[in-house]
Amino acid sequence: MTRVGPDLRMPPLMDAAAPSPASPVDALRGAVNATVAAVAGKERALRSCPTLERPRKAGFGDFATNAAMLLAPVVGAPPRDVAARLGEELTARLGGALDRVEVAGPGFLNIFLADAWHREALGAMLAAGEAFGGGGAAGAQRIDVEFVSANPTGPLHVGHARNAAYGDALCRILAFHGHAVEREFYVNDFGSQVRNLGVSIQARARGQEPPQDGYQGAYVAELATQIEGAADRPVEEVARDGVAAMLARMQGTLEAFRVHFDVFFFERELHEGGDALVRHAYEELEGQGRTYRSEGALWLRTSALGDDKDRVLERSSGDHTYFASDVAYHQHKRERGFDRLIDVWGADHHGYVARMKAAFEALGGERDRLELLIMQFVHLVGGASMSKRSGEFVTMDDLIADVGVDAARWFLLARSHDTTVDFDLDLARQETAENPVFYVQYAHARIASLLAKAGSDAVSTALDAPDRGAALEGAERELVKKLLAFGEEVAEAAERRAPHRIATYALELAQVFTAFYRDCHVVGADGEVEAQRLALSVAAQRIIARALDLLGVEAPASM
RNA sequence: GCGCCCGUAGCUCAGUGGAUAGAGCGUCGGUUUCCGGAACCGAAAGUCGCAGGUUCGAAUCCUGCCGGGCGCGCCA
Repeated sequence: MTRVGPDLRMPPLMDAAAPSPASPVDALRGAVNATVAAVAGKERALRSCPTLERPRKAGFGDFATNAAMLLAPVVGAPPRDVAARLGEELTARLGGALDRVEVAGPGFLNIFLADAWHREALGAMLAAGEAFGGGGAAGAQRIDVEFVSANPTGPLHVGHARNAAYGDALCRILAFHGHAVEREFYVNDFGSQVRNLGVSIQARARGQEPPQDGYQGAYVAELATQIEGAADRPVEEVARDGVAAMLARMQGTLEAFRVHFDVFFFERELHEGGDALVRHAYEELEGQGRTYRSEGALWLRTSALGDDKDRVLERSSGDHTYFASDVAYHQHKRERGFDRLIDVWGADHHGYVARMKAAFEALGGERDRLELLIMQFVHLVGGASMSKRSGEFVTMDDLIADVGVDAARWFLLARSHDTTVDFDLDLARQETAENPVFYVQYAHARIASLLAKAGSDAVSTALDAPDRGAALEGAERELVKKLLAFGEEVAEAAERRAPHRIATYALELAQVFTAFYRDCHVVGADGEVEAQRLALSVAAQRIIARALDLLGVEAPASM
């Protein structure tokens, strides 16, 4: 195992000793829960678990709760009557923060908050500073995220790019949420494919064609010229140098893509010292009574743990299967003391999920502590000008050169990992508002420009006292609410392993900011109003920047 | 045959129990003495694959079908 960079756990972004104050939304939720408890009794309140929603339609209030509909059968009263009682109680609790409540539809209680609440919320967001929206994890965990793990026998292609973007963004989000994350790359530098690479390089070095089942790509010929004595040295050495060269090349590509791994784990290490780590895993499995011998091979009884059939670990020839390496590798990860292991795999590996989960359990692991996330495929469309040699994948380097890192990451991250991506290269190349990533970045740059125009004195004065008591326009209230939602979006994205939610949120936030920018003139507005709007702009800029950072996309001050 | 993923507007996709289902692209029509027009506004556009079920309430949960993608080695 090779550590790259400082041998340290990534520190949580937030100071765990200084819990961030409850967000304004949490406070509101607390008030609603207390209201429910007052009306229906504590026990019933706990069981009902009412929602605090953000209604789609402005007419349905800033927030809404379904508490009355949940309580109605318990209390034995019509939902709308219950809602009315809840409304009275909530009105008393919220005081000046509340504008009004309305009972609507089948029994929703719609909550309309006063300007004062929005202004206080803005102040709370600014006070939280860079930490706003983060640190929400219920319990900080040590999480290992293994991703990319491409075979070092060929260049990275667009599928790896998606895996890299996803794994890295997930790590950024988990870390911001409050976990300690380790980024890990598993290097398959052992076995027949590596030897095959050596054979292929050697053939090229000797001016011959690689064998039919060898590696045919142009990169093999390049390696043949780079590796000294490739024609004559033992094929194992050539293979080893070939792997090292490929790995270096991959790392260069990944770093350019803003993906940095903390750990590279080499499969070869599992087999050092007479397969010590593999044997160690076998002992664990035997100790748990999970293995048996049949037809001269060593089998793992995965079928007892949800797999279709049992799997071979050690072939009758005495060789270990690839699966055996995976099992030993995961045992090693277990012993490194993580609370949770996440593997990000390509869709072509989904057939291995059941056996890996079974093996993990057979090793004595808790089934839920290993997560196997499957990335669906990437389909490039509109790439007419994207040169590619026939018969070869479009490489990750090609993609980056074509559309740039920001657009590539955005387009690969904007979709849920379990749906295929149709990557629109023509759209990704555009530098206009039709391109979502450009649109979000443009909003950020526009704020930077606006703040520069106002001047740093005016901005810092505004931040000293963001709540000026000035009345708010509708667009300002909408912007405050959208900004407030950031913490919940981060939590959802982290807990559901769904970075695409951050992309969706960032685009929506940019749209809401743009509406504010259109409706509310900032610079030169009447004194107190200008200060309040500057403060709001700063909050918007910070959160757009943070959202983009979680995706690994830059937030330029000008463009 | 079995397993996993997907099926929502013309296209690409958000939306894992709430109200009249949303966004981007595309199409059509508008906007410039104004903080970034590299922009902005508006309109048309849907049988949420189909059929049952659970629920006060279903795109969402359950069952069965249909369609598409992928996978089912003592390969790695």
